[in-house]
Amino acid sequence: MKASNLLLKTLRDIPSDAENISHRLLLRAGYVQQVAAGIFSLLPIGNRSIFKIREIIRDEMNLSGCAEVNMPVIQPKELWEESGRAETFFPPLANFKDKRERTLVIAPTHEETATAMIRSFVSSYRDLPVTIYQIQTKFRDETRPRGGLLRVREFEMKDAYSFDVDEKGLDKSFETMLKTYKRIFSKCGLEMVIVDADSGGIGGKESKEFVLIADSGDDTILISPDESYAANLEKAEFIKTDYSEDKILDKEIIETKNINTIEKLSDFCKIPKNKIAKSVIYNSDGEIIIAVIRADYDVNETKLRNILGSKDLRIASSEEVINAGFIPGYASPIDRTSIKSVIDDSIEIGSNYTAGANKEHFHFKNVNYPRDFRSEIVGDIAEAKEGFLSPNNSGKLIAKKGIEVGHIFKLGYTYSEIMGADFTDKTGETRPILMGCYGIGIGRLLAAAIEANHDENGINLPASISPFTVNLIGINLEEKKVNDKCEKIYDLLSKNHIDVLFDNRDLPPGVKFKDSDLVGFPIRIIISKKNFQETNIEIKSRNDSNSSYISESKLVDFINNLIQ
RNA sequence: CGGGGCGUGGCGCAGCUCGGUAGCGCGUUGCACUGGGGGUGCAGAGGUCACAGGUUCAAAUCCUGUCGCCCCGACCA
Repeated sequence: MKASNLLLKTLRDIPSDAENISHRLLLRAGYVQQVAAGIFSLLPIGNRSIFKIREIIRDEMNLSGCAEVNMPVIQPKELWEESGRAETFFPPLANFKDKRERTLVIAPTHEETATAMIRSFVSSYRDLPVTIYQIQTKFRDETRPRGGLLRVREFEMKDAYSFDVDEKGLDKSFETMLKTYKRIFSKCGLEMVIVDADSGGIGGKESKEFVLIADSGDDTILISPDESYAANLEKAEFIKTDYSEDKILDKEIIETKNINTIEKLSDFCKIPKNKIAKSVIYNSDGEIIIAVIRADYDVNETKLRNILGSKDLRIASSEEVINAGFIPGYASPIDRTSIKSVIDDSIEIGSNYTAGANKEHFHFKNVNYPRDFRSEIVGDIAEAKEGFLSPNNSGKLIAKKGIEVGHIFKLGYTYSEIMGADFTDKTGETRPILMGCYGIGIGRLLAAAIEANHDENGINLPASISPFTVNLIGINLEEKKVNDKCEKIYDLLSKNHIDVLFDNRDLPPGVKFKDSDLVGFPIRIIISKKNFQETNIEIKSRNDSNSSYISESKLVDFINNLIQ
């Protein structure tokens, strides 16, 4: 390919409010153009990178025995009504009406479509297992797109769906995808951390995220010092410190005038926070519930949501708190048996707590569980933080920011049951199919790769996903001899299937060098009057400040050697 | 959805307080020079100042509203 045909145009200046490094570089290097908030065009250069990423993914998915399909972006709303997600999906499904007034949705993901496909074509255990995948555009009307390609509204995703007869089969499919993803990311030159994740609104149980550690990421993960444990914030567990005392004291009421926060209470009573039982009141699908946790910890709302099985969980408004009979600042589950409560298990490994007396200006001292209050639900609802003990006992957790590029889930029966995707097993019985789903954000992968691979001169992608492998720079192409030699090398490399860009633009050498580093070509070949007498070809890699000189006959091998 | 900011030639910005000739850098066009890290000179082209309404003799500038975009937060299969 020749640069003159490529719309290759880099920018010196980009808007000062584009903060994110990958966003800035994607714009500057001419990879993308923004069309609207969270909606981008890929320019020729960027499109080539994306193409290479797709091909790596395809190769690896196919190698793992997955079948590529293509499901529609535009779908009837009825499909989503079947699964119940027409109303519950967040952000709400983008939709429009066709000329017959039928509502069509723009798909944000394809669990329903995939399930419906399999439902029609799988009837026997003999048809299973099967994993289908596609690389397809999705649309999610994010409330706030951000960070260039990191969080967009229209995006391309590789999504795969596995279908199995039993748990063992699902485990195997999941494991296959785990390995496939490792190979994909490694081929893209990315070092990913695999973390335990919450499976969230999509349903299902086990789930893992592939996260690239980067400060610009919006995912928080917690890692043990030996890196054997890693989980994202929603999921992360930790070993809770035991503060229980042998001697259980009698409960007594104390006056705490205007002491209505944990901080004030801790100061006023001169007790550490781990001696306070904190009560947080939530609205869970319309029901007021009270969550009780030791005050040295905070409630993890994802864990609370999961333990309650609630769809919509939020902190109760002060009005709701009062209507439920609580006094803000003095609430507790004591003597409030009509209100559902959830107790964090930290409460069990402590004793003689101070807690609200449900009476203004009063608290109870020496409150103990289960003597003074009870709950049917006791479990882990605490949020892990940096410095807390890793659950595998290998020291203190470390918090890091990261970009979630891939996510794999065991869905279980969530979609197959509700949508009637069944098969007949060996004994002739009808059973629902076990599903898994597996996603990789394509554009986000590119952005993440740039976050991880850049320097002060620009993008420095690995050859596997760089727009071109070789940038052939001719200096002063008006010199016929220089131009002829460029054409000759260009032919040589092209014929040998080396992905070469011939920068044939009539520009000063400085501009071409700057562009070469900015766009991030891994290898540069320079032809000029200066090195013309030299029989060997001048070649320089992006990461090396010095050039090498290689004979034409060895050039192809040399390059292939460099990029593998 | 809450908070903050911005909208002025293709791109990046100044001008707005204090109303009166629309400016700078980059890019771009032509010519010449130059040719190993965003080169030099000369000469050009290019803007209903986001949109709508209002105030005024006069609005990029003041007022009201709308739209768009960015950043922080909430949210994020």
